[in-house]
Amino acid sequence: MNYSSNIRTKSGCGPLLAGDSARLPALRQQVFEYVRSSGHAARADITRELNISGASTTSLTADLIASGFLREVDEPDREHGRGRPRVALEVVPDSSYVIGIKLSFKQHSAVLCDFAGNVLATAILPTKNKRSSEDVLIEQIIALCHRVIKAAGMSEQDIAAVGVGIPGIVDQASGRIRWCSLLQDTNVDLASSFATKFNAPLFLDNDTNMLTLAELWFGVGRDKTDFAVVTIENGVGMGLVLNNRLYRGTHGVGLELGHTKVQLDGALCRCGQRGCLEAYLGDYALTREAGTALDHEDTTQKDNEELLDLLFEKAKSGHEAAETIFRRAGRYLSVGLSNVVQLFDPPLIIISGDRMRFDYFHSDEVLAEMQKLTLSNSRQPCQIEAHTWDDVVWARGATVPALVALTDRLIGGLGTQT
Amino acid sequence: MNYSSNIRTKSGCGPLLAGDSARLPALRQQVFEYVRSSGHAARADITRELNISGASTTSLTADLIASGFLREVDEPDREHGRGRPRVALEVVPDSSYVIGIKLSFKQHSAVLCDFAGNVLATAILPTKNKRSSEDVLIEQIIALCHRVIKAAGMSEQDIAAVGVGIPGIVDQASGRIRWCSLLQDTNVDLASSFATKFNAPLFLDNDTNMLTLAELWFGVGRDKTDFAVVTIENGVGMGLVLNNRLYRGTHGVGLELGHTKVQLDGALCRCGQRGCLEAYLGDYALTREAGTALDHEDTTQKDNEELLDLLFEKAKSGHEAAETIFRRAGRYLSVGLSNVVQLFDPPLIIISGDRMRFDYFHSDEVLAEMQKLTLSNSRQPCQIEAHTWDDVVWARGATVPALVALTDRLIGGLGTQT
DNA sequence: GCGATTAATTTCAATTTGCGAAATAAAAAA
DNA sequence: TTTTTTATTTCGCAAATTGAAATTAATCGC
Repeated sequence: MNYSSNIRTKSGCGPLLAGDSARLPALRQQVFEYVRSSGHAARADITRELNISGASTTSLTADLIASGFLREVDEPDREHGRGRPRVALEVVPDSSYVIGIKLSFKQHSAVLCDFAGNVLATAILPTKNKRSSEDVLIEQIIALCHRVIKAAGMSEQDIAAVGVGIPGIVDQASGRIRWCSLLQDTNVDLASSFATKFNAPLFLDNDTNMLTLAELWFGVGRDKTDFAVVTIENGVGMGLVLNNRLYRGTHGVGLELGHTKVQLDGALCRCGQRGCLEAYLGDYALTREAGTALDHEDTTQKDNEELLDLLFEKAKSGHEAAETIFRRAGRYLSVGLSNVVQLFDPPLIIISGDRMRFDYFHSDEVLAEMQKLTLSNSRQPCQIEAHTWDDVVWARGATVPALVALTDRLIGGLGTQT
Repeated sequence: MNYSSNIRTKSGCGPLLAGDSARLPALRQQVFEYVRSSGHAARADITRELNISGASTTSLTADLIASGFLREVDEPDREHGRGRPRVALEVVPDSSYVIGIKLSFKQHSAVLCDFAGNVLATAILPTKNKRSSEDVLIEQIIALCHRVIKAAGMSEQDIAAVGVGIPGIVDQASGRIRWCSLLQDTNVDLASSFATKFNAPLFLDNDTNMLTLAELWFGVGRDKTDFAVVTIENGVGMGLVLNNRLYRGTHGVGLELGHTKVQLDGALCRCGQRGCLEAYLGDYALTREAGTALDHEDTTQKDNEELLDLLFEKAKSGHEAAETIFRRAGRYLSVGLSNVVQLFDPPLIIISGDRMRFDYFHSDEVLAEMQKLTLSNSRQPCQIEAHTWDDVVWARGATVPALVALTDRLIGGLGTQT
């Protein structure tokens, strides 16, 4: 290999680095992915949507059928018009299976999906509320895998890949966990450790990214090429899809909406800065005022979570001070969301995460305030949706990287989206 | 055309809309673009960088040479090692010419470039400091075109395309100017009007986008696939490059960094909202405090621009109140930049725009403060550059859409990047 | 019920694209 | 001068796609 510097007397113009998308997936794979995303699709649909010739469609689908990835659907097509009826194709669901897992403090959740993305079984593993060692976490993951495999009536050999979403930072280049709130250690190579104990590759990512993928693959994000997901759990996170792909930023540290500043020299955040959005929205932001608001109650006995629930209950039943706390948080959420709109101009923002159970976070007032804050020169309002999905949905999102990798390996060969 | 709805009994999974990049430019075009971006490149370089076979390189370059788009460089290659010397290729600069224009209040600027991106001539047209009608603006543009054509010793027929950057909002779908600070009217179809009076197509975009393209094609952005440009002129704007492509947002309203909120219920912005970044950084934000700071001077006689310069001069010579104004603005700029970093995690932010002449906006303190504000969990520092480029650079950026469209038309056929 | 019409799919013969391998070219090194 | 090295070209070949025509399977009008 000779990397003798290119001839560069003149310097030229235009971008020097190739973008990704440097190579598109083969047509064969595009056909497969189109059928999977459609559920059912006739060859005529493929021809039209992929802009290829009917001849190509015939040979590509024949190939995929022969390989066992697609099949014709028997059920005669409902009322058709004139002409030869189209025959629908669908993914053969049983050609592969994957597991998706969401790890969190209270419990780990898992789903088992077939190659068509159908959920076949789910499982939950309650956990102790504390940081653990890498070994313990691996054991938990494997126990959960076996549990969900058993629930589906299958065996370990049937699983082709596993995806895991963690509350932490994953370096996608190395696959290592740079930091995770569940782990005592940092810089953990969970995938390698897992590989020695389970017969399938492990794909890791931040849990907010997994939820974002869940929206892209299974949720309202399916018919947007760009959208943002804002999660409010312990902290405030964000996932971003641009051009159908998860955007991870340069350093893969995640899109830290929670640490954007909404107030110069504002409230103290656990990150040490002042004025972070999270310092107004996070659990600790709410509970640290709870003591003041609920001084009659015995607030000291409860843990954060219980305190939060108590605070909410009080607020709902008319306790003014308690309500103020939530309302203020909601107001700052409006500001945070409006900043996302001003900077990204997405067609849709999905607000999600456990704390959505506090309806102050998606009240009409919050949404109205947010729209007001972006109501400048001729800007269209941004669609907002609040989802109160449970952990299983996050886990389902974790199947996406597994499905994508599997598809690339089985059908394609070259890299592809997400 | 029959758009009878696809068969969709099951709904499937995965994204439903094709991302762009739906089709890659033909190899022939990729070769051309690689040579143009390299300035000089030998066939061996093309083979290696584009990952194609030598045989393909030979036939593709032969084709491009025969078509008159590339040529071999005569100058014998400097010292070579062993083996047959590589022969460099370059773009034939004279196969096409384009003009790029930046419109603004004080003056319009133009550059004339060849197909290799070299600037052949520039021209300036001073203008009256007020809004004008569409007709007047068209006349100014055409006058400027003729001026720069004359400066290059060419004629109108030589020009293949014109790009124009305006301070305003362009709807890329329709090509109409939704709003522009130079125009009395809204919803103006400048491109069509231009077409009746000049023999070349007109490409319009927001001026900040044009500057961003200038950085991507001619500046430090060339060797990044992702970066942000923040402009401080009358207002505060942002341009964003993701994956070598200009990101425009959904509604094409622009990335309104200037109207992100940095202070709940903060200073009043000319947009009517409170707490916008621009309300601390914009001209009017500075000048409205100038009256208080400089009450001895006759501040009433001056226009905004002069007042700003006076304020800056005072600040530099030690006037404390004046300095405070700039320092506070700088501090808010830090907040704005840190929010961009937290949300996008770009590898580079370029700060630019006329007001960069006030060095308080790119002082070490501003940069240090910004880094401090993003110094959370293991985040790498983001590279910041301050550019004090003049209008000609913006105009040069305006040639990019023209060059891209031209390249697609002449060399490719299918759509391509930016 | 029967041909006409319509639409989906397949067949088949190009055409195009890109590649591997061998050949050729042009220089430096021995 | 011969060998070595690297760049480029030549020459089929293999794969990917396509257009056009043929085939299939339905509905429609009568």
